Amino acid sequence: MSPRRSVADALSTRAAILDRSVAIASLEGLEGLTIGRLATELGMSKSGVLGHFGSKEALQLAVLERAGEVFRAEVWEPAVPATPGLPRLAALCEAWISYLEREVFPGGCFFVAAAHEFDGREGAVRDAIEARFDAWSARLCKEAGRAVEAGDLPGDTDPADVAFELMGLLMALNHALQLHRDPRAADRARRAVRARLRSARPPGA
Amino acid sequence: MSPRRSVADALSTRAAILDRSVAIASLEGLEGLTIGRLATELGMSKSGVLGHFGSKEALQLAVLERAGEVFRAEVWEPAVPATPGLPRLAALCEAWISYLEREVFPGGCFFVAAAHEFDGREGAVRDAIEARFDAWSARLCKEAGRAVEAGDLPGDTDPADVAFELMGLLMALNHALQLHRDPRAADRARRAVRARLRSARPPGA
DNA sequence: CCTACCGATCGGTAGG
DNA sequence: CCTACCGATCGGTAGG
Repeated sequence: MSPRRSVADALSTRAAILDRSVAIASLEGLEGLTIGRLATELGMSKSGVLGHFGSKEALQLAVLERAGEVFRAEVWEPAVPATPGLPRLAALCEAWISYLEREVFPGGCFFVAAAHEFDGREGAVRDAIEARFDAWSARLCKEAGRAVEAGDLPGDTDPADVAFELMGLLMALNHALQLHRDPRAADRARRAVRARLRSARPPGA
Repeated sequence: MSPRRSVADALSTRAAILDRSVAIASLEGLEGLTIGRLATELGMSKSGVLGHFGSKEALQLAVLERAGEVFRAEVWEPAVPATPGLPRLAALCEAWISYLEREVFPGGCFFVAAAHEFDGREGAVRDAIEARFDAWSARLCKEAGRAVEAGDLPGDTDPADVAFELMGLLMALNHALQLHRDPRAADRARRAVRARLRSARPPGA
Protein backbone atom coordinates (compact mmCIF):
# COMPACT_ATOMS: atom_id res chain seq x y z
CA MET A 1 0.00 0.00 0.00
CA SER A 2 2.71 2.48 0.95
CA PRO A 3 5.02 3.67 -1.83
CA ARG A 4 7.93 2.73 0.45
CA ARG A 5 6.47 -0.54 1.49
CA SER A 6 9.80 -2.36 1.72
CA VAL A 7 11.15 0.13 4.25
CA ALA A 8 8.04 0.02 6.41
CA ASP A 9 8.06 -3.74 6.20
CA ALA A 10 11.66 -3.87 7.29
CA LEU A 11 10.90 -1.75 10.33
CA SER A 12 7.91 -3.80 11.35
CA THR A 13 9.86 -7.02 10.82
CA ARG A 14 12.60 -5.64 13.04
CA ALA A 15 10.02 -4.76 15.70
CA ALA A 16 8.53 -8.26 15.48
CA ILE A 17 11.96 -9.83 15.90
CA LEU A 18 12.64 -7.71 18.97
CA ASP A 19 9.31 -8.42 20.62
CA ARG A 20 9.78 -12.14 20.14
CA SER A 21 13.38 -11.85 21.33
CA VAL A 22 12.35 -10.11 24.54
CA ALA A 23 9.85 -12.88 25.29
CA ILE A 24 12.40 -15.63 24.66
CA ALA A 25 15.27 -13.92 26.48
CA SER A 26 13.09 -13.21 29.50
CA LEU A 27 12.76 -16.95 30.09
CA GLU A 28 15.91 -18.40 28.51
CA GLY A 29 18.39 -15.58 28.96
CA LEU A 30 20.15 -13.37 26.43
CA GLU A 31 22.53 -16.19 25.51
CA GLY A 32 19.76 -18.78 25.31
CA LEU A 33 18.22 -16.51 22.68
CA THR A 34 19.48 -18.04 19.42
CA ILE A 35 19.20 -16.86 15.85
CA GLY A 36 17.99 -20.27 14.70
CA ARG A 37 15.12 -20.42 17.17
CA LEU A 38 14.08 -16.87 16.36
CA ALA A 39 14.08 -17.68 12.64
CA THR A 40 11.96 -20.79 13.13
CA GLU A 41 9.41 -19.08 15.36
CA LEU A 42 9.11 -16.13 13.01
CA GLY A 43 9.03 -18.20 9.83
CA MET A 44 12.18 -16.55 8.52
CA SER A 45 15.65 -17.69 7.58
CA LYS A 46 18.52 -17.20 9.98
CA SER A 47 20.24 -14.75 7.67
CA GLY A 48 16.98 -12.84 7.36
CA VAL A 49 16.93 -12.36 11.12
CA LEU A 50 20.61 -11.62 11.46
CA GLY A 51 20.55 -9.11 8.61
CA HIS A 52 18.61 -6.68 10.80
CA PHE A 53 21.33 -6.56 13.43
CA GLY A 54 24.59 -7.88 12.04
CA SER A 55 25.66 -10.03 14.96
CA LYS A 56 24.25 -11.74 17.98
CA GLU A 57 25.81 -9.15 20.28
CA ALA A 58 24.12 -6.34 18.34
CA LEU A 59 20.84 -8.22 18.63
CA GLN A 60 21.32 -8.57 22.38
CA LEU A 61 21.96 -4.84 22.72
CA ALA A 62 18.83 -4.07 20.68
CA VAL A 63 16.83 -6.44 22.89
CA LEU A 64 18.08 -4.65 26.01
CA GLU A 65 17.06 -1.36 24.41
CA ARG A 66 13.57 -2.70 23.69
CA ALA A 67 13.20 -4.14 27.20
CA GLY A 68 14.31 -0.77 28.53
CA GLU A 69 11.47 0.96 26.67
CA VAL A 70 9.00 -1.41 28.30
CA PHE A 71 10.55 -0.84 31.72
CA ARG A 72 10.40 2.91 31.28
CA ALA A 73 6.73 2.82 30.36
CA GLU A 74 5.81 0.37 33.13
CA VAL A 75 7.93 1.58 36.03
CA TRP A 76 9.36 5.04 35.48
CA GLU A 77 6.39 6.73 33.85
CA PRO A 78 3.76 5.81 36.46
CA ALA A 79 5.84 7.55 39.14
CA VAL A 80 6.24 10.82 37.25
CA PRO A 81 3.00 12.38 38.54
CA ALA A 82 3.94 11.67 42.18
CA THR A 83 5.38 14.46 44.33
CA PRO A 84 9.20 14.37 44.30
CA GLY A 85 10.76 12.89 47.43
CA LEU A 86 9.16 10.23 49.59
CA PRO A 87 5.88 10.00 47.65
CA ARG A 88 7.69 9.46 44.36
CA LEU A 89 10.04 6.94 45.96
CA ALA A 90 7.02 5.00 47.18
CA ALA A 91 5.42 5.30 43.74
CA LEU A 92 8.54 3.93 42.05
CA CYS A 93 8.59 0.93 44.38
CA GLU A 94 4.88 0.30 43.92
CA ALA A 95 5.27 0.49 40.13
CA TRP A 96 8.11 -2.03 40.33
CA ILE A 97 6.10 -4.40 42.49
CA SER A 98 3.12 -4.10 40.18
CA TYR A 99 5.36 -4.67 37.15
CA LEU A 100 6.44 -7.99 38.67
CA GLU A 101 2.93 -8.94 39.79
CA ARG A 102 1.51 -8.35 36.33
CA GLU A 103 4.32 -10.41 34.76
CA VAL A 104 5.16 -7.76 32.22
CA PHE A 105 8.05 -10.06 31.32
CA PRO A 106 7.22 -13.76 31.73
CA GLY A 107 10.57 -14.47 33.42
CA GLY A 108 10.37 -11.71 36.03
CA CYS A 109 12.51 -8.59 35.91
CA PHE A 110 14.38 -8.66 32.61
CA PHE A 111 17.32 -6.69 33.96
CA VAL A 112 17.80 -8.60 37.19
CA ALA A 113 18.00 -11.80 35.16
CA ALA A 114 20.35 -10.21 32.62
CA ALA A 115 22.56 -8.85 35.40
CA HIS A 116 23.06 -12.30 36.86
CA GLU A 117 23.71 -13.79 33.45
CA PHE A 118 26.36 -11.25 32.44
CA ASP A 119 27.95 -10.03 35.67
CA GLY A 120 30.80 -12.51 35.27
CA ARG A 121 31.61 -11.47 31.71
CA GLU A 122 33.09 -8.52 29.85
CA GLY A 123 31.81 -6.54 26.91
CA ALA A 124 29.22 -4.19 25.56
CA VAL A 125 26.22 -6.21 26.78
CA ARG A 126 27.48 -6.29 30.34
CA ASP A 127 28.23 -2.56 30.18
CA ALA A 128 24.74 -1.77 28.90
CA ILE A 129 23.17 -3.75 31.75
CA GLU A 130 25.32 -2.02 34.34
CA ALA A 131 24.43 1.40 32.91
CA ARG A 132 20.72 0.67 33.31
CA PHE A 133 21.18 -0.25 36.97
CA ASP A 134 23.31 2.84 37.52
CA ALA A 135 20.47 4.97 36.19
CA TRP A 136 17.89 3.17 38.34
CA SER A 137 20.00 3.47 41.51
CA ALA A 138 20.67 7.13 40.80
CA ARG A 139 16.95 7.71 40.50
CA LEU A 140 16.21 6.04 43.81
CA CYS A 141 19.06 7.92 45.49
CA LYS A 142 17.86 11.24 44.13
CA GLU A 143 14.33 10.81 45.46
CA ALA A 144 15.63 9.49 48.78
CA GLY A 145 17.86 12.55 49.10
CA ARG A 146 14.87 14.81 48.46
CA ALA A 147 12.92 12.92 51.12
CA VAL A 148 15.70 13.55 53.63
CA GLU A 149 15.83 17.25 52.73
CA ALA A 150 12.08 17.50 53.15
CA GLY A 151 12.31 15.90 56.58
CA ASP A 152 10.32 12.85 55.46
CA LEU A 153 13.25 10.59 56.33
CA PRO A 154 15.61 11.04 59.31
CA GLY A 155 18.24 13.73 58.78
CA ASP A 156 21.16 11.33 59.18
CA THR A 157 19.86 8.95 56.49
CA ASP A 158 22.28 8.04 53.70
CA PRO A 159 20.20 8.07 50.49
CA ALA A 160 22.41 5.34 49.04
CA ASP A 161 21.53 3.11 52.00
CA VAL A 162 17.83 3.59 51.27
CA ALA A 163 18.34 2.79 47.58
CA PHE A 164 20.36 -0.31 48.48
CA GLU A 165 17.73 -1.60 50.88
CA LEU A 166 14.84 -0.95 48.51
CA MET A 167 16.71 -2.72 45.71
CA GLY A 168 17.08 -5.67 48.05
CA LEU A 169 13.35 -5.83 48.71
CA LEU A 170 12.62 -5.70 44.99
CA MET A 171 15.14 -8.44 44.27
CA ALA A 172 13.78 -10.60 47.08
CA LEU A 173 10.31 -10.22 45.56
CA ASN A 174 11.53 -11.18 42.11
CA HIS A 175 13.21 -14.24 43.60
CA ALA A 176 10.15 -15.28 45.60
CA LEU A 177 7.85 -14.96 42.61
CA GLN A 178 10.11 -16.66 40.09
CA LEU A 179 11.70 -19.47 42.09
CA HIS A 180 9.10 -20.10 44.78
CA ARG A 181 5.99 -18.90 42.94
CA ASP A 182 4.90 -17.45 46.27
CA PRO A 183 1.88 -15.18 45.73
CA ARG A 184 2.15 -13.75 49.26
CA ALA A 185 5.49 -12.21 48.41
CA ALA A 186 4.08 -9.07 46.78
CA ASP A 187 2.27 -8.01 49.93
CA ARG A 188 5.31 -8.87 51.99
CA ALA A 189 7.36 -6.57 49.77
CA ARG A 190 4.76 -3.80 50.06
CA ARG A 191 4.78 -4.07 53.85
CA ALA A 192 8.56 -3.95 53.97
CA VAL A 193 8.78 -0.96 51.61
CA ARG A 194 6.20 0.90 53.68
CA ALA A 195 8.10 0.16 56.88
CA ARG A 196 11.39 1.30 55.39
CA LEU A 197 9.92 4.54 54.11
CA ARG A 198 7.99 5.36 57.25
CA SER A 199 9.32 8.56 58.72
CA ALA A 200 11.13 8.33 62.03
CA ARG A 201 9.11 11.37 63.05
CA PRO A 202 6.06 10.64 65.15
CA PRO A 203 2.86 10.87 63.07
CA GLY A 204 1.71 14.45 62.61
CA ALA A 205 5.00 15.96 63.81
CA MET B 1 50.40 -47.50 46.15
CA SER B 2 46.97 -48.60 47.29
CA PRO B 3 45.88 -52.11 46.36
CA ARG B 4 42.64 -50.58 45.05
CA ARG B 5 44.31 -47.78 43.28
CA SER B 6 41.85 -47.60 40.41
CA VAL B 7 38.91 -47.03 42.73
CA ALA B 8 40.70 -44.33 44.70
CA ASP B 9 41.78 -42.72 41.46
CA ALA B 10 38.23 -42.72 40.18
CA LEU B 11 37.03 -40.96 43.32
CA SER B 12 39.75 -38.34 43.21
CA THR B 13 39.14 -37.79 39.50
CA ARG B 14 35.47 -37.29 40.23
CA ALA B 15 36.32 -34.79 42.95
CA ALA B 16 38.66 -32.94 40.58
CA ILE B 17 35.93 -32.77 37.93
CA LEU B 18 33.46 -31.36 40.45
CA ASP B 19 35.84 -28.75 41.82
CA ARG B 20 36.61 -27.53 38.33
CA SER B 21 32.92 -27.62 37.45
CA VAL B 22 32.01 -25.46 40.41
CA ALA B 23 34.60 -22.87 39.40
CA ILE B 24 33.38 -22.78 35.80
CA ALA B 25 29.67 -22.81 36.63
CA SER B 26 30.10 -20.03 39.17
CA LEU B 27 31.13 -17.69 36.36
CA GLU B 28 29.47 -19.17 33.28
CA GLY B 29 26.37 -20.78 34.74
CA LEU B 30 25.31 -24.41 35.01
CA GLU B 31 24.40 -24.50 31.33
CA GLY B 32 27.58 -22.73 30.26
CA LEU B 33 29.42 -25.57 31.94
CA THR B 34 30.12 -27.94 29.02
CA ILE B 35 31.56 -31.44 28.95
CA GLY B 36 34.01 -30.49 26.21
CA ARG B 37 35.47 -27.57 28.12
CA LEU B 38 35.77 -29.63 31.27
CA ALA B 39 37.57 -32.38 29.36
CA THR B 40 40.03 -29.94 27.80
CA GLU B 41 40.83 -28.17 31.06
CA LEU B 42 41.29 -31.46 32.90
CA GLY B 43 43.28 -33.14 30.12
CA MET B 44 40.66 -35.85 29.73
CA SER B 45 38.37 -37.06 26.98
CA LYS B 46 34.74 -36.03 26.97
CA SER B 47 33.57 -39.58 27.53
CA GLY B 48 36.01 -39.88 30.43
CA VAL B 49 34.33 -36.92 32.10
CA LEU B 50 30.80 -37.96 31.28
CA GLY B 51 31.38 -41.52 32.47
CA HIS B 52 31.48 -40.31 36.06
CA PHE B 53 27.98 -38.87 35.89
CA GLY B 54 26.10 -40.30 32.93
CA SER B 55 24.51 -37.13 31.65
CA LYS B 56 24.91 -33.39 31.81
CA GLU B 57 21.90 -33.08 34.11
CA ALA B 58 23.42 -35.59 36.53
CA LEU B 59 26.65 -33.58 36.43
CA GLN B 60 24.72 -30.38 37.20
CA LEU B 61 23.04 -32.03 40.17
CA ALA B 62 26.40 -33.27 41.46
CA VAL B 63 27.84 -29.77 41.05
CA LEU B 64 24.96 -28.32 43.08
CA GLU B 65 25.64 -30.93 45.76
CA ARG B 66 29.33 -29.99 45.85
CA ALA B 67 28.55 -26.27 45.97
CA GLY B 68 26.13 -27.03 48.81
CA GLU B 69 28.91 -28.64 50.81
CA VAL B 70 31.00 -25.51 50.40
CA PHE B 71 28.07 -23.29 51.37
CA ARG B 72 27.38 -25.40 54.44
CA ALA B 73 30.98 -25.15 55.60
CA GLU B 74 31.27 -21.43 54.88
CA VAL B 75 27.89 -20.09 55.97
CA TRP B 76 25.95 -22.59 58.11
CA GLU B 77 28.77 -23.97 60.23
CA PRO B 78 30.20 -20.65 61.44
CA ALA B 79 26.81 -19.75 62.93
CA VAL B 80 26.39 -23.00 64.87
CA PRO B 81 28.24 -21.81 67.99
CA ALA B 82 26.10 -18.66 68.24
CA THR B 83 23.20 -18.55 70.69
CA PRO B 84 19.91 -19.53 69.00
CA GLY B 85 17.64 -16.62 68.14
CA LEU B 86 18.81 -13.12 67.33
CA PRO B 87 22.55 -13.77 67.85
CA ARG B 88 22.50 -16.77 65.52
CA LEU B 89 20.46 -14.87 62.95
CA ALA B 90 23.08 -12.13 63.01
CA ALA B 91 25.85 -14.72 62.77
CA LEU B 92 24.21 -16.33 59.72
CA CYS B 93 23.98 -12.97 57.97
CA GLU B 94 27.56 -12.07 58.84
CA ALA B 95 28.77 -15.46 57.57
CA TRP B 96 26.89 -14.86 54.32
CA ILE B 97 28.33 -11.37 53.91
CA SER B 98 31.83 -12.67 54.62
CA TYR B 99 31.31 -15.55 52.19
CA LEU B 100 30.62 -13.01 49.45
CA GLU B 101 33.43 -10.69 50.50
CA ARG B 102 35.97 -13.51 50.44
CA GLU B 103 34.74 -14.58 46.99
CA VAL B 104 34.37 -18.21 48.01
CA PHE B 105 32.86 -18.64 44.54
CA PRO B 106 34.37 -16.34 41.91
CA GLY B 107 30.96 -15.47 40.48
CA GLY B 108 29.29 -14.50 43.77
CA CYS B 109 26.67 -16.64 45.45
CA PHE B 110 26.46 -19.88 43.50
CA PHE B 111 22.82 -20.45 44.37
CA VAL B 112 21.54 -16.97 43.64
CA ALA B 113 23.08 -17.23 40.18
CA ALA B 114 21.69 -20.73 39.67
CA ALA B 115 18.24 -19.63 40.82
CA HIS B 116 18.11 -16.91 38.19
CA GLU B 117 19.38 -19.25 35.51
CA PHE B 118 16.84 -22.00 36.20
CA ASP B 119 13.77 -20.29 37.64
CA GLY B 120 12.12 -20.21 34.23
CA ARG B 121 12.66 -23.92 33.55
CA GLU B 122 11.36 -27.25 34.77
CA GLY B 123 13.19 -30.31 35.98
CA ALA B 124 15.38 -31.87 38.60
CA VAL B 125 17.99 -29.10 38.58
CA ARG B 126 15.43 -26.40 39.18
CA ASP B 127 13.85 -28.49 41.96
CA ALA B 128 17.22 -29.00 43.66
CA ILE B 129 17.90 -25.26 43.62
CA GLU B 130 14.48 -24.46 45.04
CA ALA B 131 14.94 -27.04 47.81
CA ARG B 132 18.18 -25.37 48.91
CA PHE B 133 16.49 -21.99 49.16
CA ASP B 134 13.58 -23.54 51.06
CA ALA B 135 16.06 -24.91 53.60
CA TRP B 136 17.85 -21.58 53.88
CA SER B 137 14.60 -19.60 54.33
CA ALA B 138 13.35 -22.10 56.89
CA ARG B 139 16.55 -21.65 58.84
CA LEU B 140 16.24 -17.87 58.86
CA CYS B 141 12.56 -18.11 59.82
CA LYS B 142 13.30 -20.48 62.68
CA GLU B 143 15.92 -18.23 64.24
CA ALA B 144 13.74 -15.16 63.70
CA GLY B 145 10.88 -16.94 65.46
CA ARG B 146 13.12 -17.73 68.39
CA ALA B 147 14.21 -14.10 68.53
CA VAL B 148 10.57 -13.02 68.73
CA GLU B 149 9.85 -15.55 71.48
CA ALA B 150 12.86 -14.34 73.42
CA GLY B 151 11.65 -10.75 73.13
CA ASP B 152 14.65 -9.74 71.03
CA LEU B 153 12.34 -8.71 68.19
CA PRO B 154 8.92 -7.04 68.58
CA GLY B 155 6.16 -9.45 69.54
CA ASP B 156 4.08 -8.77 66.43
CA THR B 157 6.98 -9.55 64.07
CA ASP B 158 6.29 -12.12 61.33
CA PRO B 159 9.45 -14.27 61.16
CA ALA B 160 8.86 -14.80 57.44
CA ASP B 161 8.96 -11.03 56.93
CA VAL B 162 12.35 -10.88 58.63
CA ALA B 163 13.68 -13.74 56.51
CA PHE B 164 12.37 -12.06 53.36
CA GLU B 165 13.97 -8.73 54.19
CA LEU B 166 17.30 -10.27 55.16
CA MET B 167 17.34 -12.29 51.93
CA GLY B 168 16.81 -9.03 50.08
CA LEU B 169 19.81 -7.41 51.73
CA LEU B 170 21.98 -10.40 50.90
CA MET B 171 20.82 -10.38 47.29
CA ALA B 172 21.40 -6.64 46.99
CA LEU B 173 24.94 -7.18 48.27
CA ASN B 174 25.59 -9.96 45.78
CA HIS B 175 24.32 -7.70 43.00
CA ALA B 176 26.41 -4.72 44.08
CA LEU B 177 29.58 -6.78 44.31
CA GLN B 178 29.13 -8.70 41.08
CA LEU B 179 27.65 -6.12 38.72
CA HIS B 180 28.95 -2.86 40.19
CA ARG B 181 32.10 -4.17 41.91
CA ASP B 182 31.26 -1.76 44.70
CA PRO B 183 33.50 -2.47 47.70
CA ARG B 184 31.40 -0.25 49.99
CA ALA B 185 28.45 -2.57 49.58
CA ALA B 186 29.53 -5.06 52.26
CA ASP B 187 29.49 -2.42 54.99
CA ARG B 188 26.21 -1.07 53.67
CA ALA B 189 24.75 -4.56 54.00
CA ARG B 190 26.16 -4.94 57.52
CA ARG B 191 24.61 -1.64 58.57
CA ALA B 192 21.25 -2.59 57.13
CA VAL B 193 21.26 -6.05 58.74
CA ARG B 194 22.12 -4.49 62.10
CA ALA B 195 19.32 -1.95 61.77
CA ARG B 196 16.78 -4.64 60.82
CA LEU B 197 17.76 -6.85 63.74
CA ARG B 198 17.89 -4.07 66.29
CA SER B 199 15.30 -4.72 68.94
CA ALA B 200 12.39 -2.32 69.18
CA ARG B 201 12.93 -2.41 72.91
CA PRO B 202 14.90 0.50 74.33
CA PRO B 203 18.48 -0.58 75.12
CA GLY B 204 18.73 -2.37 78.47
CA ALA B 205 14.96 -2.94 78.76
C1' DC C 1 14.86 -11.07 2.39
C1' DC C 2 16.46 -16.13 0.41
C1' DT C 3 19.48 -20.75 -0.29
C1' DA C 4 23.47 -22.96 0.60
C1' DC C 5 27.14 -23.40 3.01
C1' DC C 6 31.34 -22.87 6.62
C1' DG C 7 34.00 -24.58 10.88
C1' DA C 8 33.15 -25.21 15.66
C1' DT C 9 30.87 -27.15 19.30
C1' DC C 10 27.06 -29.32 21.66
C1' DG C 11 25.47 -33.79 24.49
C1' DG C 12 25.82 -38.34 23.98
C1' DT C 13 26.98 -43.37 22.28
C1' DA C 14 29.52 -47.63 20.51
C1' DG C 15 33.04 -50.40 21.33
C1' DG C 16 36.94 -51.40 23.51
C1' DC D 1 39.51 -44.31 31.19
C1' DC D 2 40.33 -44.04 25.59
C1' DT D 3 39.26 -43.24 20.18
C1' DA D 4 36.03 -42.53 16.94
C1' DC D 5 31.95 -41.30 15.80
C1' DC D 6 26.63 -39.63 15.66
C1' DG D 7 22.99 -35.95 14.50
C1' DA D 8 21.84 -31.41 15.94
C1' DT D 9 22.76 -26.83 16.51
C1' DC D 10 25.63 -22.77 17.11
C1' DG D 11 26.98 -17.85 14.97
C1' DG D 12 28.12 -16.26 10.84
C1' DT D 13 29.21 -15.63 5.56
C1' DA D 14 28.94 -15.79 0.28
C1' DG D 15 26.33 -14.74 -3.30
C1' DG D 16 22.28 -13.52 -5.07
